[in-house]
Amino acid sequence: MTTGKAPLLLVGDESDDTYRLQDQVGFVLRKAHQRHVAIFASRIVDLTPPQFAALARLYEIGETSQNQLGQMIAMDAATVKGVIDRLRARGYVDLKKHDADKRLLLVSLSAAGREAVVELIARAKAITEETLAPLTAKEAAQFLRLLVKIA
Amino acid sequence: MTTGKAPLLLVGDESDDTYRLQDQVGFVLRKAHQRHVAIFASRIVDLTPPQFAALARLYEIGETSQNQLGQMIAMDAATVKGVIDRLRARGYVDLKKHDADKRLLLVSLSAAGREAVVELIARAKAITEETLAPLTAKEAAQFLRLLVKIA
DNA sequence: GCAAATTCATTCGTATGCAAATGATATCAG
DNA sequence: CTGATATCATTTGCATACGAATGAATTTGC
Repeated sequence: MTTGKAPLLLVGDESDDTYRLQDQVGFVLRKAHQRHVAIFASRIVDLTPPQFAALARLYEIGETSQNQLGQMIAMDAATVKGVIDRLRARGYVDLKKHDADKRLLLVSLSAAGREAVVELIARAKAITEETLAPLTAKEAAQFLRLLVKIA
Repeated sequence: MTTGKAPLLLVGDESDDTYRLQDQVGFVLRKAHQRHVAIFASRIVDLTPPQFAALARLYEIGETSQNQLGQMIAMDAATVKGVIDRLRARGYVDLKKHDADKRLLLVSLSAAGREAVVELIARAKAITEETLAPLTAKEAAQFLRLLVKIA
């Protein structure tokens, strides 16, 4: 018995007056996320996960507006702006105004951006693997299924 | 069939050249964390999850040094300092220097802090429940078990 | 066709989160 | 006892992340 924890708490058990931070989803979710980011940083040094997410999504779908890209990668308008600004400063994305709708700022991968993505995707797969390494293949599939439900 | 997705990818399948951002653990982990934070914010308006984590941990263990508290709630020294500063500004924690070891900054709950924690724990339980609401009780237990392994 | 509502991008303020550097203190090796 | 190491707290710089406010442009309702 490596995990000699206290009796399992049923999810709906409100009457229990115990509350252990380490057992709460939110706390563990935050730690898991931190671990993943650390793994990411060790394998992709020059980009952050949100920056890579933007590149990967642009690679999948081509050109979009800044806001729409944000929705697709779960970033609000303020956040996506900063991410795109930094990617632009590195020459990974091109920006231009939409002809018809002058509110829209269209974002697309530059040649350098496309090149970078192709090279990075291999590493991204390794990052996914290392993050899931504590689980068996079966557990990983199960985990991902439930995680998607939670997200 | 509501989820008519592409064929499942085995975890170790490196040869496949598909890469869908939405299927990667890191991306979904980030979204799940975001959803949790949003639920937290809707139920506890005046504190952030890290701030509550600090209070809850202090409630469990009593007085500790700032750095040690940080380790217990997975925050580095720089981060925990900001969190404790803000809790102190609200009068939720007391700080004092250690007598013997003058490097240590001891942190403990104030009376107001203890009072707040007791009241907040009930809401924190509701937050955990709402976060796990998309899962059945069985799934939630399974999910938590795997999440702990990942974290 | 025009006022009202909506959408898009931007900016500001606040709060994590981490790396790296720094100064003060404590411990360790010889 | 003392020089080398280690630990603790702090500070700075950078990158998410979100709420709220703003101005420009578009769409809707009537």
